[in-house]
Amino acid sequence: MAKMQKEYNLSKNQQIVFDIIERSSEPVKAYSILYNVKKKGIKAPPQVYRALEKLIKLGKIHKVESKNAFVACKSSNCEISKATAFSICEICEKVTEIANNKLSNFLNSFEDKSGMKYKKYNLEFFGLCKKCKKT
Amino acid sequence: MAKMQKEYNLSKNQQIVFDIIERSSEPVKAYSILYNVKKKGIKAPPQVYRALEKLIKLGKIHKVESKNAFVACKSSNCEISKATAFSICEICEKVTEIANNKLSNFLNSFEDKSGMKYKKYNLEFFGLCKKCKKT
DNA sequence: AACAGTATGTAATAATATAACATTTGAAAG
DNA sequence: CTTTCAAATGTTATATTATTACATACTGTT
Ligand SMILES: [Zn+2]
Ligand SMILES: [Zn+2]
Ligand SMILES: [Zn+2]
Ligand SMILES: [Zn+2]
Repeated sequence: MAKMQKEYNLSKNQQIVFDIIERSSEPVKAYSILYNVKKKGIKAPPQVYRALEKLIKLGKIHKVESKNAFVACKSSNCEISKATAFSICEICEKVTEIANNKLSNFLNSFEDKSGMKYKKYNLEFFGLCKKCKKT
Repeated sequence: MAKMQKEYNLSKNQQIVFDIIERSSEPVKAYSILYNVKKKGIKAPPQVYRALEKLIKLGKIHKVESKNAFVACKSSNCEISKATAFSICEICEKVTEIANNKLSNFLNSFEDKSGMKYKKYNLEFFGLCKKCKKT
């Protein structure tokens, strides 16, 4: 019920785009989304990019900057914090959102030398996932 | 002397591209570089992108992913670690590389739940710089 | 000289993203 | 119910970022 409520305010295009991303097991690229929603009547890049922009604002998806691709948020408190962290495998390219309090607490309270604090961050970790480490 | 040595092995195009980036007070975009080196005989995107790729590998520059732009490395140990952190002002867009041992130690030793460790990361912090906070 | 590895030059094209403008929709207020 | 305003949509064109592919040249080493 809580879940349904969250999605009530998604518009038609936003919902279509979100569904694609949420169902994917890997980050989805904008033009891959576009290709996949042609049958649903979305024909042009701006329609996709506008939906993406709104979904990011709502915290329902994130952009993985190093890949120019989009993933659904799994942790559900990113909406407020705008703070994201990802684990990216350098071989199989698997991307996982990291939800780790120690990490987020550390980064949210981080102050640089000048005393500057940050309300928002994006962190991308690169390494080898379990599977790829074995081989 | 140490500094000169480091730059000995840059090729002609690599040095030209590096100079542009190093002299800039802000992140430089690939096509801005291209425009600025036309007079020096570099005419086509691949020449710039190849130089950028090599300079990144050497740790002499970094890509600021959220901006698709490039900055010269200030901290000189990134070559080994491939670990970068930036502070980005959301108003004036000023970008600064963060060199902070507490931060880098924390991230270099970070382990996620699965026990996965990472040899490489990119972190981008967003906030307001001193100047912009005042106004 | 022969070789291997790195770098360069060049043309074409792919992939990612935005600008600009007209139109429609949907909820809220009167 | 209709006026109104913000959000969302549709559409065309274009801007920006990045790579492929292939030919050539330079570098240091055997
Ligand atoms: Zn999230
Ligand atoms: Zn993997
Ligand atoms: Zn650096
Ligand atoms: Zn600023």
